[in-house]
Parts: sequence; structure tokens; C-alpha cells
Amino acid sequence: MTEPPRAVFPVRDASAGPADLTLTPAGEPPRLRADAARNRKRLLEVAAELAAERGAANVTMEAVAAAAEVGKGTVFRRFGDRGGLMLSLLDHIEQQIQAAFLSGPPPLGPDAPPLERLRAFGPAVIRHEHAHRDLYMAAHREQSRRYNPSYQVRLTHLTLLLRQVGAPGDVELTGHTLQGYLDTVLVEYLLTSRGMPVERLDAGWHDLVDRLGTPR
Amino acid sequence: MTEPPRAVFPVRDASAGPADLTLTPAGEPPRLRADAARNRKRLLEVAAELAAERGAANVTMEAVAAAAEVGKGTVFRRFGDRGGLMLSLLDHIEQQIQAAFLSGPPPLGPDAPPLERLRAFGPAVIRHEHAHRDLYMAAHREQSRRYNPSYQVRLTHLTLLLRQVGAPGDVELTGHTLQGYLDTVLVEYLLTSRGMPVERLDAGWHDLVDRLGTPR
DNA sequence: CAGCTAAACGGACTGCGGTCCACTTTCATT
DNA sequence: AATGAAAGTGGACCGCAGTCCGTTTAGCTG
Repeated sequence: MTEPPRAVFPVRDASAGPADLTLTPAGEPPRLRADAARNRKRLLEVAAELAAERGAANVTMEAVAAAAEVGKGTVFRRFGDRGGLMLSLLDHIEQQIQAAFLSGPPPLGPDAPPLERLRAFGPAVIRHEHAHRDLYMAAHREQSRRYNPSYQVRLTHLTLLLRQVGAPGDVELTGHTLQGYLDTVLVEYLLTSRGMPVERLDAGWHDLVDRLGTPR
Repeated sequence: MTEPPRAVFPVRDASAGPADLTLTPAGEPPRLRADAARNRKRLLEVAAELAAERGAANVTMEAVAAAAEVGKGTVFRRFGDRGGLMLSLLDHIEQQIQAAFLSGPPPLGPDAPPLERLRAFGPAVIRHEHAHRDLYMAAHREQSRRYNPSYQVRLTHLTLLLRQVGAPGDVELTGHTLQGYLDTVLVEYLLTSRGMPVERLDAGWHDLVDRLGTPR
């Protein structure tokens, strides 16, 4: 419960009515002391290594501490809990897709018309999450902080696009609905347990966007 | 990992294409030995008591075992893990709402036209989940088994109704989308953390159903 | 009713997440 | 350079989920 705000894009909220999201305290991280910063970096590196070699689900806090040659308390002080560590690991990966839809090339990025961006969003996220499912699932398991900064960024983005395409109704709720469709656990369940081809999920997304996004 | 199938309504699946859901092994519970059955019952009673008095989140497996005067191993043998116990506790509660929409009075039950049932479903579930949020949240925390029998029952019901109202597109995926909107954690977040009035969620549901359910 | 086997039982044991607190280090101030 | 306080550190410690295995018991079979 001590972890400084995650390195999520600042996102000055250009939309979202009552959504002043207290979750991202907005100020930049309260600078760490030199030794702390060094340790934080080492911990993340080591944790990423361990996750790569034995799967994120099998990374224990103790192992991370040991491999980084610090005390266990240090890991907890820095990341709060296991969920915090996983979220921090995810940050890096999450930034890739954030960059893609906030400032990348069309059809995802800002140079495409809103409807196209909206349609492209789903397939991109689905593939991204699937590619990094190990970490996403592990982070999910520690449900502390669902509705974390990443979620908020995606939500803000979706509601913005929805407004731009003239979506009717309660745009914020529609955003949550769309996010629900992209939920990692659901996607993984459909792809893996139910064996759906990813194209079917894509089609489902396009349908959803068409129905929820168009002015009717 | 030993828990016998939950006491969910058999639900001879009248719809659901590739949904032969292996999750509910369909056969009735492989009868327990007399002592085991007795203990199972005691354990559930005791667990419900403890949950009522100290909150489901604070019920430990050991405490349940102790209060029921059995060994810890017995609790685990019976319910597999904490998630299994919580799910079993929820069963009882879940059956109430299942009964309501499978065989209760209109507008939820079978004597109302499908579109009305569909529209009534959301508000009913939202209120139900909210009323029992303690258990739903606790059960959720043990994410082992999301997409459990209860989920499947709701899904089957929703897809059936969707077909009856002539919903276009991929009805199974639409069912998952609707379920996503009713996800306990999301609902709780919106109601509690975001302070939305429940009527707003109701309205969102009606909108969603209208948009996804009507033939366009 | 005796005998047998699969099921159930109990509780010691392990491993991990998370807390606590006495001690050390950084770094701003003067 | 000295110094004081805030920040950081490490590791013993705690509680709980989940496992393991030697013992007990239900309940069939003859």
C-alpha cells in the first residue's frame, strides 16, 4: 500500500463527465531516494527474469527478494503486495499498447477516423492480452486493484472515441461494457477453454461497436 | 479439486450451439458416504454462521474446521479449496435467483414475453448481487472457477432469451457481453466506489438489451 | 456377522504472503 | 563537515491455504 503511482500516461481527461478518477493521483511519483530507486529497478529486472523462466504465476516475493539480494521487507515496501509487483511488471507491457492507440499509426492511432479506431481497438487489445496472457492473468489473480490506472486509461480512450462517433446513451457505461468484452479472463476462456478462433472474437467486437456506437 | 458437482439446476440445454459445457458433469452428485454427508452439511452451516458474524472474507478454513469439530483435511477434501467452499455457500443464494428467472412469476419468469424477461433480468441480478455482495465478492476473490455452473446457467438463459427475441449476430458472445455488464465486481465498483445510483445501471441495462437484442 | 476395501478423517507439516520493528542510509540544512 | 530526521532496509515472525499420510470407519459381500 505504499507504491507510488504507476507510470501511466498522464492523460488529461478530455471527456468523462463525473470521472475525475481519484485513482491516479496525477502528481508525478514522489521521488525515491537513490538507494530505493536502484533497488526498485533491480527488483523489476529480476522479477521479469524469474517470470520469463518459470511463469509469472510461480514467482514468489521471497524469490524475487533473494535473487535481487535484498530483504523481503524491501519488496513489500516498494510494491505493497504481490498484486502491486505484478501491476508494475505489467506497466511496461501496458505502455506498449497505450502508445499504440494514443499515438501510434492508423488505424489504431489518432490519424484514423474515430469509428475505425474504435473498431481496431478490440482486435488489437485481444491479441495483445493474449500474447502476454501469462502476466495479465497473474496480475488479475491478485484482484486488489482491478479498475487500476490502465483500466482507466482504456476507459477514457473508449469513451472519448464513443463520443466522437456520436454514440447515444450513457457513454461511460458503454465504455465499461466494451471493456468487459475485452476482459483478459473472458478472452482467455473463450480462446483457450472454449477454443473459439480469434476471428470470431474480432467479429463479435465489430458487431458490438456497430451496435453500441452508431447513433441508431 | 475433489468437490462433487454443485447443486445447480440441471438445465437441459435447449439452445447453446457448441456449448456442451463440460463444467457441469451433468450426472447427479456421486453419493457421499453417510458420515461425509453429515459433515458436509455441518460445515456449510457453520461456515454460513461464521460468514454472517464476521464477514465472508474473514472466514478461515481452519476456523470452519474447528467450529464444525472436524479436521482441517476434511474441509479441504470436501470443498477442494477456499473457492470451492465459497461457491458452495453461494449455491444456496444463487439458487434463489435462478428459481426467480427460471420458474418464478413475471416479468422475470416464463410467463412474461422474452423481451420483458430480458429487460427484467439485469435489474434483478444487480440487486441480488448487491444484496449478497459480501459472499459474491469473497467467492470472486478465489478466482479458481470463474465461469462456473452458475455463470453457465445464466449464460444459457440469456442466450435462450436472446434467440427468442430474434437477436442478430453471435448470440453466445452477446450473452457474455451482457454477463460482463452484470459482473459483481464491476457493479460493486460502479455503485460503491463511483457512487452511481442503481437506477442508472438499470437504464444502462435496458439500453444495452434494446441495442443488442432487437433485430436492428 | 466377519471380513474387506474404498472412502473419509485428522492433524502435523510446508510454503508463501504479509507485518513489524530495531537498525542503517540518504540527503537537506546549516 | 556535522547533524538530525525522514526514508529505506532486512529478516524474524505470524497466520492461513493447501498437502500428505497413517489411521479409522462405512457399508457392501458372502
